[in-house]
Formats: sequence, structure tokens, C-alpha cells
Amino acid sequence: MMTRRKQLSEAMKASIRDAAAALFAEKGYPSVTMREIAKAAGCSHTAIYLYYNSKEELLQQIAIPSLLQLEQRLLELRGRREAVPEDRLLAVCEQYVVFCLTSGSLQTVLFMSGSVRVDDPSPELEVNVIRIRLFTHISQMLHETVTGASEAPDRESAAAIDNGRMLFYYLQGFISTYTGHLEPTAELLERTLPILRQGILTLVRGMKQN
Amino acid sequence: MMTRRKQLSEAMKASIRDAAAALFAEKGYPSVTMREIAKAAGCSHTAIYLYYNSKEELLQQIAIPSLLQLEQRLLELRGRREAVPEDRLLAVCEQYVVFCLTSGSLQTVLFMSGSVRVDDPSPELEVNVIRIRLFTHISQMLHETVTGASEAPDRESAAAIDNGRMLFYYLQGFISTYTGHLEPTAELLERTLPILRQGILTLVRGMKQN
DNA sequence: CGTCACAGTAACCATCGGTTATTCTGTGAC
DNA sequence: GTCACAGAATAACCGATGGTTACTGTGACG
Repeated sequence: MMTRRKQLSEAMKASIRDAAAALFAEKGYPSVTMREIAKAAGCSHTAIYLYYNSKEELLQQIAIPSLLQLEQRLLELRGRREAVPEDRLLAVCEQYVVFCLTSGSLQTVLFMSGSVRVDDPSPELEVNVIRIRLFTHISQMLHETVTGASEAPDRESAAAIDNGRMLFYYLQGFISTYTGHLEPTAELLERTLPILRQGILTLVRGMKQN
Repeated sequence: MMTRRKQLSEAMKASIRDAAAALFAEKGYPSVTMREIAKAAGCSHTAIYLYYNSKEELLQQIAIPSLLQLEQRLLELRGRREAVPEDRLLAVCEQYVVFCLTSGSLQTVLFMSGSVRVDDPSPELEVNVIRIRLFTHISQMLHETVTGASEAPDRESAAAIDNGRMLFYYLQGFISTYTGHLEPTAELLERTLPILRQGILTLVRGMKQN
């Protein structure tokens, strides 16, 4: 059966994954060493390479599930039709930003290093596929908020895409400004989230005037 | 006099500075090694530490002059009173963004890694002092554009600062999105500068409505 | 000419991500 | 029970990094 062996092996792999996820979130991807992960997972650093081919692949494997989880949360927020579009957009943007900041430069590193255009038709990394979907969700919500239409445009107008890009630049700037700060994230968010919201509303106000 | 010795020494220091500047601009700060710089400068990698305490300090020393040059260009653009405030603001923002993108992740690394708040009252690194001045210049121009006042507010209102932050997030997002892209910078700028301008104008429009 | 300060370096250190040769250990067949 | 084998895990190692230290070589100057 080989069951006990496989079981232990699976447990080791999971232990490595969890330890790495916690460390990446806590200290940021570049600052975490393979030996550190190994110690936290209870194995030698070479054992990690039995399950993951490289540090980068380990990051990807960890990032994908939590990215999908983020997407689910965004979709759930988007579906709350009892709230006005503006509030839904704010909630979604906030969720996105908080996610990027609390995952301790994990996602940011991913997004930065990808060097993939958000409108790239054939991205190679799965993480970028998900990212583009996130961009689409937020863009469509923005379009609804700006035009007042309750549905996404059947054919994505150029203006809608441009508006989405502007909002994304803004969010990305907010995130990259505060990524890697030493200040505790909770404190940081309390201090800066009002400005984030204000900026989004300012952008939306400006877009509505077109 | 010790002149000949000092002369050679100065030449060495300059050689290191120039070699490092070229390499940083070409390959990006993290990818350049001290040994690489040393080889290009014609010395041993340990010699670099006679003139600069660390790789980070070397980067700072290189960055400061070009940052000051950027500041001069911004001030010059700001002083062109024959143009409407909106156009001056656009020109300054564009200059700032182009500078960051064309210096090949040099300045961006600086700004990112500094982890210094733009409103930090006592920044330790000189590069951050300059950065905060740049922020102030652009913020004041933004304030003039939004309020129509021809002079900066004597006492910086909280609203003016918040508006400045929003614009800076936007610019920073634009920059960080396209930093490290493989696409030639000129081509990239031609494709993306219109959206940059449009976003700035959208923000300004939204701010005017307050 | 001797000596002294200092530019410059070779050898070294700890650490990194990653590879390889080896050891250890459950498992299944006899 | 025991023996051979597959595969999990590791110790030792590799080349590289940023940085330190103990030393050398050479201009400057009394």
C-alpha cells in the first residue's frame, strides 16, 4: 500500500507549504531563506527541493490558492446588490489592497516581477491569468459605478478599459508605496485607508464628468 | 601637497561612481554585483569600500545629483507662467514619470526601498529629503491647478496634502507598473503617456468638485 | 635615504539558492 | 523473521553574493 510513507510525505509537503506561507507573509518573499523555511517546517533545506523545484515555484504554489480565495471574496462583495455601486466598488478595492499589503509583499512581488501587461492576451503564468481576471472584475464594477449601468458592457469600450487602467494605477501606487514598510499593517491601514477611499471617489467623480 | 596621490584617488572614486551608474541604469540595482562594478571601474571589489560604505550608499551617492537635476527641470517647468496651470502640472508629472522610468529602476528602487513616509518630519537619507521636496513641488502645483490660486497656500491645508498624496499614488502606480518591463522605454511611453495624462486630468477634475 | 600614511588587495567570512552523493528507513516478497 | 529495494531525507558541497581584515606596495616628505 505504501500508505504510511505517502502520508508522511504529504504531511511534510504541507508543512513546508504552510511554513513558507507564514514566513512569506510575515517577512516578505525576498527576506525569507530556504533554510529558514526548512527549520520552521522541521526538515533540512534540501528536502524542500524534493517537493518544489525552486523558491520561485514554491511562491507560486502558495500564491495561487490565496489569489483564488481573494477572487471569491471580490465576487461575493460584487454580488451584494443591496449596496450602492459606489460602496461595492470601495469595498472591493479595499479588499484587494488589504490583501496585497497583508500578504507581506508576497503578491506584490508576484505582480511586479511578472512584467506582464494587464491586457496581455496570452500570459504564461497562471498567477497572471488570475490577476487579469481580478483586473476585469474591478474594471467592470468601476464601469457600472461610473455609467450607472447595472450590467457590464457587452463590448468593452475603450473608455471603460482606460478607466480601469487609471484605477489600477492608483491602487498599485498605493500598494507599492506601503509595501515593505516596517509599520504594523493594521496601524498602517487605519491611517491610510481613508485616503485610499477618498482617492477612488475622486477618480470616479472625475470619470463621471465625461 | 599630496596632490598626485589625491588626484589618483579622486579619479578612482569617480571611475567607480561612473561604472556603477552605468551598470545600475543598464541592469537595475539588485542585479549588479560589487565585483562587477569593480571590474568595470578597474579595481578590486574591496577598493569600493574605501570610498563608499556599502552598496546602498553607493546607490544614494549616484542618485542624488540626477535627482537634483530633475528638481531643477521641474522648477523650470513650474515657472513657465505663460502656460495654464493644468498644462504645467501635466508637464511636470510627465517629466517626473519619464525620469523614473528612463533611469532604469534606479530611482524606483530608491523610492521603494526608502520606506520613508512622504510626510516624515526627520528623514535621515538625503535622497528622501529631495524626494519630499519633489512631492511638495508637485503638490503645490496641483493645489494651484485645483483651486485656481496662483500662489501656494501659506499654511498647507490638510485637503491640499491629501490631494497631493492621491496624485502621488497614481504616479507611483504608473511607474511601478512599467518598471522592469522589457519593452523599449520610448515605445512604452508613446503607448502609455496619453493614459497617464488622462488619469491626471480625471483626478484634477474630481478634486475640483470638492 | 628612511619612514610613515594610505591606496589597494588577497584571503577570508557568513550566507544565499541550488546540486549531488550518501545514508537511513519503511515496505513487500520470500 | 529477514532481506533487498525504493524512495525520503540529509550532509557535504558548489559558485555566488555583500562585506571585513590583515597585509602589501608605493608615493610623499623630513
